[in-house]
Amino acid sequence: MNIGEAAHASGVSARMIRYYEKAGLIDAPPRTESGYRHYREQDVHMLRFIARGRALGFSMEQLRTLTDLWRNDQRSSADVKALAQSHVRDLTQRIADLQAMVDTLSTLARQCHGDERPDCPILDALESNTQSGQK
Amino acid sequence: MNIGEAAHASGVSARMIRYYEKAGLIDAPPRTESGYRHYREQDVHMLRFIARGRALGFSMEQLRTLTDLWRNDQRSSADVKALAQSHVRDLTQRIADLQAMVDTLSTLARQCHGDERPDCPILDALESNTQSGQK
DNA sequence: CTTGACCTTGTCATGATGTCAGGGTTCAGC
DNA sequence: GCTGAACCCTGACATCATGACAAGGTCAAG
Repeated sequence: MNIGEAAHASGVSARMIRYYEKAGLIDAPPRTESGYRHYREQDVHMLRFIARGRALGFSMEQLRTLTDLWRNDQRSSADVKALAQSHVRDLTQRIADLQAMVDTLSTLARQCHGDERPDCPILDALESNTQSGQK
Repeated sequence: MNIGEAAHASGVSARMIRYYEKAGLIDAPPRTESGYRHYREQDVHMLRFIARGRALGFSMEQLRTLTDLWRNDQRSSADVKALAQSHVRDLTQRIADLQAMVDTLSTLARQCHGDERPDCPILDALESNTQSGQK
């Protein structure tokens, strides 16, 4: 199977398959005489694994660890669980940061009359307010 | 006031002040004979405005619009409000995406016994599950 | 044998920021 | 007046994951 077919079958673009290979996330596949990469079903399986991990917001660094665990029959599920829980904590923090922005902005927008007049509490807050700087 | 002092007074790094200048977010300040940038209080004010906007998650593109509105005495507050509300919608969508990841991962982690055994529903889901792919 | 679809590598771009390098400037203390 | 420290200048490279593009080789169907 060439890279285009593997891309189609896995949902990972050919561009990203090559990138994952260079990044050491997947093994370099054998090549034909003319240099074409050759993939097996098993490789497509791995690519789908990676795609699902990315869809769950894992970084490539985390995916590197996850794929290692996946391949390792001696892994302990505790390691996988710890990684997932750590990721959940990261995501939760990011959500809290974003939510704080939403709260601040929503409050300000509610106070803005939103007509043709120029005065606006949103701009006023950006101009002088010193709170509300989370992140 | 040199760039270092302006950076300190505004909380924006000298590096980013130059970047904002090149990006057209702020005007290029006058220079001394030897090429040093010279800033006034008013410029620091603008930099703080930008810093607060960034802390609220506005992109530089959005900041460009916001600073234009800020400087424009003929603005209508409706324009500012619309931008803020649009940004709130973006943030809310990102929160929903992240929350969906958290939900999926939390559920999987809860099902994982997390001990020294290798079998793990988290890896199983990444391997074969076809749902849970938001983003 | 031609054509079109595919493959190869490489580069540029994104967005916002840090860091480093190599070189000029300014000022304070001696 | 000289020296060193602290500042300033520009430019380049790195981040993270991805898309887009370019120039050239390969393959298969007609």
